[in-house]
Amino acid sequence: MSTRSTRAARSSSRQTTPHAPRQSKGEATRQRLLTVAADLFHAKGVDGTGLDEILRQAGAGKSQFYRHFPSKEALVCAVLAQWEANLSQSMTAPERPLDSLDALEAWLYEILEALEADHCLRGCPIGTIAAGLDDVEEDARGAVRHCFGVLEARLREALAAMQESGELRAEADVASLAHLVLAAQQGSAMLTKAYGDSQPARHALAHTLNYLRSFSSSCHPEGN
Amino acid sequence: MSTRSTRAARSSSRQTTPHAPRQSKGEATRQRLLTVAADLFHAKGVDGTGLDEILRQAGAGKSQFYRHFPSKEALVCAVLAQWEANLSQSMTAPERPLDSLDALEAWLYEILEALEADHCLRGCPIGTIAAGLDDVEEDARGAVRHCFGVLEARLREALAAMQESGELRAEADVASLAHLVLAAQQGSAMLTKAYGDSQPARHALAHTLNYLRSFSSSCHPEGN
DNA sequence: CGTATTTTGTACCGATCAGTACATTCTGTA
DNA sequence: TACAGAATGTACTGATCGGTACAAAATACG
Repeated sequence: MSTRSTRAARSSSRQTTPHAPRQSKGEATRQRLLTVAADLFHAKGVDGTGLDEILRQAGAGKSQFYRHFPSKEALVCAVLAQWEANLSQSMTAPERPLDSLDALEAWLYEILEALEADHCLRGCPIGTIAAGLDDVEEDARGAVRHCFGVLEARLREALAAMQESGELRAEADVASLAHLVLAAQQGSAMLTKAYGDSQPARHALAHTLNYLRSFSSSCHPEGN
Repeated sequence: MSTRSTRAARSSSRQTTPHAPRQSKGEATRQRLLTVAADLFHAKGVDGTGLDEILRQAGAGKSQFYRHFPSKEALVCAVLAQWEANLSQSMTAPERPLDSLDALEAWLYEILEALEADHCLRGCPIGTIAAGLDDVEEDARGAVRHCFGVLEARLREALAAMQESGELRAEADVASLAHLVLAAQQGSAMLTKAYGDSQPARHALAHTLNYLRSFSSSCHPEGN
């Protein structure tokens, strides 16, 4: 983000909750800002998106923005928190439990289809923000780390559930497998954007799932 | 990059070779600009890096820059071309052939160690540029696609060589395996930067290599 | 009603953005 | 030495950057 701030960005607490009380109207404005910003950060990156454009699309003024967020970096953190909440929720939805390799496969391909819906012009919304981090954005960096941490924990829980149910062998190291799945997902999103084509990602994900299935209880035994 | 250009950026040919003749001194300046820009783009992203900072670190003036590059986007393309040349060369070096799974493993871990040398604060230099692309940067997008295409081709050739030598089974689909390796590498780099720690990447890469080895001729037979 | 607090509109700040203009200095060659 | 072309220094443009100041309007609540 290249940090041209005067004062606010020097503070070091990741704050999602704002500094001012609010009523329903203000809360709606805050949500509009968040939604517009999430979309623009996804499409053009944090540094490629000016506050003015966010404000224009959200139909808000500068003063409204700074009432709800102390700085642009705080907005980035809030956007990350929103993505994290959405994703985490979709991974723990009781009506669609992530408790089998088939379910994990479906979840990964759903994400890929979302990228295709954007004509393969965008990558992972979280990954895009992560890639744009520079050395001095401490708050945003923490938010990104937390975001990936939560996502990874959900994956680990899902794999552990498969172990519990007997689908995966007990010797499988679910913690490191979660890292593999996360890396495969991020790499797939990156390739999809870079190539403007989801086929490479499909290949990579197919192999990843093929590998995971080699840890099935019903499969030939072999260490991780 | 948010494209605030007046004229030059509307052209549509990816040009690495410049528009002006040059002597050795000018060529040296061009190289300095390229090297500094590559480093800054890697550290702070394209949009996070101003021309003025590149010029300052390279000890050059505006006029020197625009003598060698028609626009900032052209500089991005030239930086990508340089990364591609470096990488492609390192993958085809005759004294260190990428012709076995052990060699591929060493190559992947070398890249990871380079990230560790940056204190896990940066990602893949190419991936960082790719992630920052926005919808309108056609030239840079083409350069990124070409870059990944070359990298992928080298990986495919390496895997094919392993097939030829008998290390990999003939039924293995080297094209899709190359996609897997590329995705794993990019995802690993992303996780390393996001976590500020290379351990998750090590896990992901270890699993990927473990999977590749399951295609060894000496290994239990199984389709891809 | 009246008053306090939110919410909003607008004008502004200095800094930086990519890119241009133009004059000066250097360098290779004749 | 003279001259052409290359290399460089510097000052500038208008737009946009993130952030601030402050007053007007809307809303809640007694």
